[in-house]
Amino acid sequence: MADRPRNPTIIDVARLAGVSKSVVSRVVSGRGSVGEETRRRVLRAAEELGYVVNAVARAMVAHRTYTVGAFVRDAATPFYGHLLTAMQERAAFHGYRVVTATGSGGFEVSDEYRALETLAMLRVEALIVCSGLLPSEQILPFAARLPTVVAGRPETHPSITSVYCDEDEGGTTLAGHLLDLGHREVAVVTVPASSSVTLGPRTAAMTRRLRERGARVLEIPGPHRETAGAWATEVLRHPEITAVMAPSDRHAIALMEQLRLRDVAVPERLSVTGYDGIGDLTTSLIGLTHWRQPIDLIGSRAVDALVRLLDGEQPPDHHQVLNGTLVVGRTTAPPTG
Amino acid sequence: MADRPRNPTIIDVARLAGVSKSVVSRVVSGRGSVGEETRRRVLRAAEELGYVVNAVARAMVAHRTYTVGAFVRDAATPFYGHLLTAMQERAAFHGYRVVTATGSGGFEVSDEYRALETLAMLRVEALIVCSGLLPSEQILPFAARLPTVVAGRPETHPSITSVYCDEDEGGTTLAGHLLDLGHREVAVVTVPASSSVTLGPRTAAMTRRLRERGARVLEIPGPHRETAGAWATEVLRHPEITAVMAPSDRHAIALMEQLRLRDVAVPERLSVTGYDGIGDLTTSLIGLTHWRQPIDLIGSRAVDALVRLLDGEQPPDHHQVLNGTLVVGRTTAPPTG
DNA sequence: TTGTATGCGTTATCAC
DNA sequence: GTGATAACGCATACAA
Repeated sequence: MADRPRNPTIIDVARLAGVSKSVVSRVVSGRGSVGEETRRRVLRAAEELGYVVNAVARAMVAHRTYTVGAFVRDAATPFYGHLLTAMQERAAFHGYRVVTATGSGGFEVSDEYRALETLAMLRVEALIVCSGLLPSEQILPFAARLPTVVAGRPETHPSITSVYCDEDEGGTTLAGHLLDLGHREVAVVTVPASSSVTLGPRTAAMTRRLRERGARVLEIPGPHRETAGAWATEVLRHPEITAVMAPSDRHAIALMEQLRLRDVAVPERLSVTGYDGIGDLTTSLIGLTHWRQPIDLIGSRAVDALVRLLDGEQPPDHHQVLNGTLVVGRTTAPPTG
Repeated sequence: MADRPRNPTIIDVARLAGVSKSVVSRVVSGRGSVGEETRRRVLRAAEELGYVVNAVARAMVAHRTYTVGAFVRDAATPFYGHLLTAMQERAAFHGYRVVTATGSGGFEVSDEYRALETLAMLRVEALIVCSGLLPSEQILPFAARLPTVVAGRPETHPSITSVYCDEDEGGTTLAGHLLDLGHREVAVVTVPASSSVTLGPRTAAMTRRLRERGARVLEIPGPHRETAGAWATEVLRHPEITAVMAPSDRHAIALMEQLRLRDVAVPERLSVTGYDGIGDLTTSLIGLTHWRQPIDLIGSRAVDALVRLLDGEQPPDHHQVLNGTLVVGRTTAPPTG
């Protein structure tokens, strides 16, 4: 940092106002009593100097920062962006600030771990972790020192509080929807549990339920949306398949883009399902059939749980499992032919 | 905060390692020389205690936080979400952390001002402001004390550095596209300059260019996407109109959803244009014709400019105006009939 | 009501 | 190479 004029401190203000720094401290922090006349003088002096409380110094002695750290996977992902907004809002309601750290957009676990360290260094009072990538074991050391809530992903470790939408129910319900429509040959774009604790379980649930009810399932490994072209090719190599289930709305859209390039009609030739129901992709223009997660509720419940943790209460609902909704659009229909 | 075990300090580590706290400080901060054997002992003690550097205390004496503050309007908006990610990434490259504050999602200027104060209190070393709402005058007092860059919106105030995509060029080019297609009766969903310094100017540019080249323009005031139904109704009351220009992709989508409800064919009956080209709405499934802003470039350039400011250089390119791109999709076509 | 003194955890500047 | 000690800006217990 270039040498720039030092920020004014309470001492500067005190000098200008002709009082001791204690008085200034009381005025700006609002605790303790100060004479009305004195208070006015102090405020005027502060105004004149452009004084801003130094939260760093304050935190140092108060042992409090009134700040919670949110770690989100990637703000550019609608799911996390919305979650962040929901949490921010609720935290403000409780009188806490939120500082956010994100990974570098890459897929490195080590990146994410470093981001958590950053938050710990800043001495946030609590942590909200929102990432389908970071394994529980990496979170544990932080959870041991800091009240920690995991939001938006299944997390059942006994020493971590969590709020999430049941992935099992979502995958199962969506599969049921296709089965009810009459589909018996279905492709599922699957994600290994190791690469995402959200996408993995939900696609596993889809596959499981389909098979339970007697459908044949073609599993297509598809962690990355960039390979959507290959999924489309693979599905079309199996003409008996009448529906494709994607691990997320974005995956579904990527697939549908590829199907469109190949002149495959949705839902006439192939039904397609998504998952999440967050943000712009829910537009009725596309009408994607999907499972909708109650993202705002996840965010606010997570913050509420965190605040209770901060207050020293052990929330009774240690792992909150929220209900999602099946949204039936125009990308699913009974199989034809 | 409930009383929980105090975090270990260098003093605790020093005691356990049987050295003075100075040594520990040198080891964990990596400055100054320490005997190899001693270093090992210290690291082991730190490990055992789960010691984490207290950045608050460090910042206090170092007068540095290596942290820049980003204020974004609302992380749930794809434009800001992407910008945030881009900035985060570039800042990490330069060795800075980013702490993010957002407004409460509402449309209150005072909220946004408070968020900026929060960042200032945290003693961030610099500020990146990303909001089409906050007026320059509100930013000025912060810019006077802190290196400040405004990103993603036109800002020409001489004492503020900025990086943005020319709104004028975007609006003008999009209008030109419609004119070239032969449209002469066009509706523009306008936003007053007072409510957004991005949406306002771009819709003004659209209107201006259309009229310059002899088209008739119907201006429909439409700051909020929720009123899209009214826009559609208004446009359809004027059967001579063959195209509608929206202030953003999301506005365009909202409009098209309403048009779809009314069985109005796009682009056959009405051409529609968007603006931004960020995130999920760029999907080829919709094929929206729009102006694309180079969001990643805006983010990284903004951080670069900020770093130069922090290094005490006055960047020669004080206001960087970046080029966008016209993306022609399937929602615009020559007028029929 | 107001002022004084002490400590928060760290780094930096000295001696040793 | 190592260890005391003085800041940093603020809050607070206590004395005036």
